[in-house]
Amino acid sequence: MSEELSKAYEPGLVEDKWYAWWQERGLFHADPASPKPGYSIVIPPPNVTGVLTLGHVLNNTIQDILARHARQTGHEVLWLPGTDHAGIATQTVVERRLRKEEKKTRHDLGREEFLKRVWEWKEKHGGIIIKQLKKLGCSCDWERERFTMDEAYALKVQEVFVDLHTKGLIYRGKRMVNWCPVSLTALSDEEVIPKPQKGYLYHFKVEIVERPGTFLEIATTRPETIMGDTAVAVNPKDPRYREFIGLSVRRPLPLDGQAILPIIGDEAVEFEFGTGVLKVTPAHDKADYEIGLRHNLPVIDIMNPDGTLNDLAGEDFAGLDRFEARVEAVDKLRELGILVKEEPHENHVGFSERADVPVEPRLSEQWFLKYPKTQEARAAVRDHLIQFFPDRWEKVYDHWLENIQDWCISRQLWWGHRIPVWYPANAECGVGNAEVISAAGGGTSHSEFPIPNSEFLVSVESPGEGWVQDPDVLDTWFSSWLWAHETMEAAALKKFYPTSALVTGPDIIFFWVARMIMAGLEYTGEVPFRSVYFTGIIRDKQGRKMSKSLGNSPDPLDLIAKVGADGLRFGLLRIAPQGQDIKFDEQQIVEGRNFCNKLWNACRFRLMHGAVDPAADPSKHDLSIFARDLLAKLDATIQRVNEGYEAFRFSDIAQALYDFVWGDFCDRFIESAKADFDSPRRDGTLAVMDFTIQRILKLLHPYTPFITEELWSGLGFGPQSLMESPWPDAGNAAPEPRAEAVYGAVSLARNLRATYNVPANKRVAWQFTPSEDWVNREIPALSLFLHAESLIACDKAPAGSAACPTDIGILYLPLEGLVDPSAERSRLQAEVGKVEAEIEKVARKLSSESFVKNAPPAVVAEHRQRQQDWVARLAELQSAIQTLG
RNA sequence: GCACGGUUGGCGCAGUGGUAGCGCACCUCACUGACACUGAGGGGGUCGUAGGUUCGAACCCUACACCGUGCACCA
Repeated sequence: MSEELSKAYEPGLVEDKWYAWWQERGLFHADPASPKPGYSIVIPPPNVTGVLTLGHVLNNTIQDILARHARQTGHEVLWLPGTDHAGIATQTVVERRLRKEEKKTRHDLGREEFLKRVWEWKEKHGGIIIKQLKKLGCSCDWERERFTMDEAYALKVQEVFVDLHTKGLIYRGKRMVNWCPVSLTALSDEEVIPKPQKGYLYHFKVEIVERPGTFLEIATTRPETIMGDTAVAVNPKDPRYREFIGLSVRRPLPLDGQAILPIIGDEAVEFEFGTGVLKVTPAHDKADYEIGLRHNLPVIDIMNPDGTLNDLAGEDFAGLDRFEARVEAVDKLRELGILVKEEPHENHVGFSERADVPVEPRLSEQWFLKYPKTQEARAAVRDHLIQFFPDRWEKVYDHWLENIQDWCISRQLWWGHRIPVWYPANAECGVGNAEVISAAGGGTSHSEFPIPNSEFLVSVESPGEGWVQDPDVLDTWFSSWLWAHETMEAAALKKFYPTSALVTGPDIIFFWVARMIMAGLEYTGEVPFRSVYFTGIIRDKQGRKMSKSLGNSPDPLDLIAKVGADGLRFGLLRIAPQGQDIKFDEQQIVEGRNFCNKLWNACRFRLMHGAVDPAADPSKHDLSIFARDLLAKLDATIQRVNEGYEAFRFSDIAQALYDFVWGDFCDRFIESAKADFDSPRRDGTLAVMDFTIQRILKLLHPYTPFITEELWSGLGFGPQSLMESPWPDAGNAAPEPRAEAVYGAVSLARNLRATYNVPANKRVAWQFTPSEDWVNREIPALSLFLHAESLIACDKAPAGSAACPTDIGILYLPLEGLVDPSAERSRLQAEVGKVEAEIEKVARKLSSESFVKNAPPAVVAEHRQRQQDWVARLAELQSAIQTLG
């Protein structure tokens, strides 16, 4: 950098340079052999083919801040980066492309060829988000970048499957699962998002076979499943219906296959809902399936995996989509004359998180996990072995674990960790569950070959000839729940595990955080992290979530191009209070840039007054009141910042630094310093400036690493990187109330100027009656602050001037010819009004007997003081009015 | 339905019992020896509603309203 800094900070010119330099010097690398205490973070692995969002920016900036702060406070830091394979998302993207470009499905290619294509896609696009994180300045240890499909990691995933199976925690079972008819795979409960849907409650009647002329009225939201009904249920305690239990009704649909259904009694039926009569469809409803089990009902599966109806639904319905079939079914009921009414009705329907379509409850053969260490995991958080920030998430976490259900871990996908289970190649592929009547004729599983219900072997290695592997893969989260420990080799584990902090969004508290805790406890015997910081969600100005379809999510790289990575980081962090959602507005990012520019120019100003002394020591100088005040504020700021890190209050830290740099350092200290350059104070003032700038750069570095490194080097604090510089200690410099008094007086005087509309560029010959001796020494600074033509001491009020009483004396603004006394009088009178109101307020309190009696003495004394001050102020104002004549 | 969070000037927020604050926006003035990505000044709020506790409430308690989130098999 040249002697002269450019007039404005230009981030584009310096960011890449410093990032490369940090990497060359190996500053991001974590050494397990280091004697320093360890500090570690594992990145929440983004989707390998994803692109950076503002959410990632927030999340990763916080991690970078923690990592850089930890390095400066003397830790050996590991920030371990990587990506995950995002099974469904990635496979869907590649399939869509295949369909578009080659008009083929994955089945056309076959498994092996298809997976080759996915890997190609990953190689081509997989690096994007990593490059973006680098642009943002993330100080990850890139030598340790991991991917959930890395060979070693994948092996671990399979070994864990085998292990949990051996322990009896993983089992295969035919159960009702959440089926996504678009992705054609089972999902876990967590991947189902209930959404309120406006629909209808359809009422239709069925005749009781044994009592012609007597009808039962049934209410349903899903008439398209009537063809799968195998019973009608009422509550045995319901006096309206209990007499019918044991009789039967005729199922109206399909027309070509009307069946006689039993009327059964089951306590699960609510009296109040609908008509109190429930149609029971065991194949297509979780609750109905349970009823079916209790009453040994047949299960008729009328749907294909893609959500269309099959032959069992009858010829009128076969081939129709489930929602078309609903319309058709209602028409049929109407034609039969048994549709009673359609009642508008809102209910919650589970949607597939990925495909955003209603999931279909579906009976299918899947692999399930009984979670390990659930009670230990609850205890770890309850007893604060793991600390949540904000702590309110503890309750959410605990509630989930308390009601935890087994986890469906198999997915009917190709992209992912294949289930390490083997079947004899010649095994008979039975239906598996004899009472299921299924049109497909095969198993109710899904993939290109039905899962045999024969013996199987669980093993990572193939048992050899004659065995075929289970076609399905594991849920992506079944691999990422090992992320905290399986990404590290033994030496790293020893040094860096358990990790120090996890930074993530509350939306994956169940998906990932809770499961990682269980996996950590199961496989390392320890919690995987000490602290979990949950960020807020970034929303747009109207409070909506950022989403691609809404087009309301700005590209972080565009923002970086506009304001620099530092501007983006600082701007975003300043408005991100702990765990609260953030309403994003680009203006706030611009403020981040402005702040960087302010800092830049303050340093530029310093350089204009000669070389910086990196070893500057303020204690060797006789300092001005302003310099002493600044040092006290610096100590207080360091204190505030340290407290912020303790409590993970990142916006507080940003705000503290913003206030100090802009307000205390630039607006006040630098302005006062301008009076010192031609005085004996010069050396002391420069020393304080150098001392303070050095600390500002250190304190700001975690938030704005690029500009601070550039200035650190440019001002001559190097040659070592700022990253390696130790964190500053907070001293306990005493505050300097005299500086505060001067600033207060300046503010009052400027106010007075403005009141008289004295233009900002007009220099004024002020007069002044200082109240104390020391004030005389500060006349040059005061004069500068006031932009005065002159500032001359006087004993009494000069004629024709406006008086401005302050804590350091009375300032007089000459008004000759400028203003008529009546304007000044009315101004003062207005001021008197305000002061009298304050006096009245205090007096009212003090005259209250109960206040004086009950309030703590210190509070009462403080009120008395306040009253005195206001009364004195009133006297000054009144005397000013008199002087005016 | 249950739980959690939010409700403070136009906007975004801080403020957990003792004189309502900050940033932006707005209005006025100014290119004074770093910075117009700037400086100076100003106006603007009965702290969601209704009760209660207290000498004193934005803050504590109780309801309610609205917004957001999570959980919940009422078809």
